[in-house]
Amino acid sequence: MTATLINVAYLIKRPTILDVAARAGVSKSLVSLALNGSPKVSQERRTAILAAAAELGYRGNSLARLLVSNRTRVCGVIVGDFHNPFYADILDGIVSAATAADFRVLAGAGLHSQVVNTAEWLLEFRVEGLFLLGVSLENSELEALTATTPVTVVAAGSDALAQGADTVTNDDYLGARMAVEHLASLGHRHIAHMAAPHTPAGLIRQAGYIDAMSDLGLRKNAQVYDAGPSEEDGYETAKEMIPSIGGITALFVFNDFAAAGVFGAIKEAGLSIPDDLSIVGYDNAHLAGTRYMSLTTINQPQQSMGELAVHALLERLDGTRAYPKKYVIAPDLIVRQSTRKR
Amino acid sequence: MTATLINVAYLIKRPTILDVAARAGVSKSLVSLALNGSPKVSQERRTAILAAAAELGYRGNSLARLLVSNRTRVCGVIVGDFHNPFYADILDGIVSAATAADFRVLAGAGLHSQVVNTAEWLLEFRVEGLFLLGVSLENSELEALTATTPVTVVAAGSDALAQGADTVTNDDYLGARMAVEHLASLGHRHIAHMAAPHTPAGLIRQAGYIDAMSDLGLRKNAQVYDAGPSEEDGYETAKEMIPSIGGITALFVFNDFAAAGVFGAIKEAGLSIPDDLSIVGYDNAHLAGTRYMSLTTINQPQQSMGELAVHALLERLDGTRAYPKKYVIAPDLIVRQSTRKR
DNA sequence: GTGAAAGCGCTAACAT
DNA sequence: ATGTTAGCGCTTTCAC
Repeated sequence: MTATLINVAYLIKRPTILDVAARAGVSKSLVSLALNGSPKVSQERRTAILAAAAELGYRGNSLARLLVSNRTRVCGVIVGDFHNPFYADILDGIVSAATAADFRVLAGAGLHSQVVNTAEWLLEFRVEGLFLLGVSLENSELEALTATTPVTVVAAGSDALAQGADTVTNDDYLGARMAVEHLASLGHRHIAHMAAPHTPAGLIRQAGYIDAMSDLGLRKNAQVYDAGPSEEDGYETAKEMIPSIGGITALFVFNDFAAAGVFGAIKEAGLSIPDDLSIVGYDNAHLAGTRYMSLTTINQPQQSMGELAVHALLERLDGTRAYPKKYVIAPDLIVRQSTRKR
Repeated sequence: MTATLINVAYLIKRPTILDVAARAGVSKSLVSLALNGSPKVSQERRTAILAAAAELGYRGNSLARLLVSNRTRVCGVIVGDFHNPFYADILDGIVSAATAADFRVLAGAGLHSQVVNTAEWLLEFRVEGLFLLGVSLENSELEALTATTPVTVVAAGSDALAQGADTVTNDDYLGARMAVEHLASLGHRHIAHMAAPHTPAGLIRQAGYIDAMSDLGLRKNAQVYDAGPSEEDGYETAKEMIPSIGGITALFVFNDFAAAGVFGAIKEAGLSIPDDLSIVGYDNAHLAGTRYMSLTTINQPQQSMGELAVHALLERLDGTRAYPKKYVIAPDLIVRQSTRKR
């Protein structure tokens, strides 16, 4: 019997503000006022209204409310790859900053291929701004979005600016230089780079590597191995690299996933990190922090990036800034056990 | 100038169905019909209306639409820890199954402590059902939710059933048995267990371990180390365990994170996996699959769990089932390099 | 085929 | 302090 009741509850129309009004014996406006905590409701009525609402299990209808108020105080997020905790960290920053600004965060979860679709859908809920995390859109697609809503592209989209979106990225060039300089400071002269030349960030990090080597007078020792961003990429490329180890004493890898692949190949070859090869990664992924890998890496301050993204949105919303702006944030070096003096 | 225009666009009221009607020189009802593809609109008018809508950059207002139709075809998800890719995999399953059923998925991202709050907020958007991933609520809190909405608790909440929620979990008992049986089949007799006795799943897995050992006639060799679910837990406990290695030849660890901690401790001790100790984890976390760890583990079929969760919701929604139901799904063993014959 | 009109549940003037 | 009223943007009868 209980179960039947429960089931029926899903079908029965939910109580509305009118039902509450009737039960409390007042008008619906008063209910609205009371529910929104207006001071001009008598204590007596307020109590009665709140009681009635509770008895009825009344729950406000955002849809209706937002329809009239026309401000939602909701921002939408689309995460390109929510399997990657990296974006979760950024989302954390967004959520806390948004909450502080009295905004709610709605994440649209759609099929991977349907970013635009999901974005459009989110916009139909009248989110006041959109955050794209690690999502790269076609220029025309992005332009269509920015035409009607403030969009902030985080951790991706090097040329999003031209399409009217704000961007928040870490300084890949600087980060790469920091990695190289760290290795050089440990006495390494033969520092190679495992690159991801097919990604925008990969090209910038590679440029940082080259320039750092030049500035250190090590340009002639520079050596770039083309790989990619995945563990598989790192593993395969590292296997080819094995014979050169010894000549090469240190390696700066495009990111931590690829570095994990290098760890695997090195282990298989019976060599040791950092005894035979010092390694620096990038991104400070979760696995980099485990004691087993303990990978020295370049950390992107994701929390700050998320907060900055919210900041950018608020500027747009309150009219402080009308032009798209590029926010770049400095990364930092995290030294662990994968690098040592030579 | 362009920038100014763009900025203004955020402030100007969005075009409504009425604007489209005016521009196309028809009534708003006709616009609605045309937009929804009704067959009883003349070809001529339809074209005009669609053109007008395009020119105006018209975008429907879900809020208004849903307000009248009173069905949203949206389900809400709350992820306890979206940093854990484990839940992302489940979310994948939910998204694809929901999409197939013509449902959209909205993830409420709130502060960690505000699960109930976020849930309530999602409900104000009239989501038709709620998925809680890895979230454990107080009984009373959960009960309040299930009273008005179908709720499916995934990968958590052993006693959620009693509060009226559907549950989808993997069979922890079976998984633990599989782990032990795998080790026994490799010839191990002294198999220890590193447990997480403060978690519901931990207790079940421990029970599975004990029973499996008994059934194999190895009960006297059973040894349980109390740890916890984190890498830190695994590391600390493993350090205490080191002297016993040799006597113990195999270890079944509560989950992969803790197992990663064990890897770290073993490495520090100068020992080797699997030469000195065979290890089986649980959950098939991302790091378990890296070549560097290559951890044999018990995989929870997250994709299926997500799909099952959607299935459960649909049953509730279409009235097929009125009682809460417990769905349990069998895990599977993934053999990698961390276990070997002895 | 097409338009007029009545709400969906709520907020926000405006009255009282 | 409380009630009345007019919409918010849309769908959906119901006439024409």
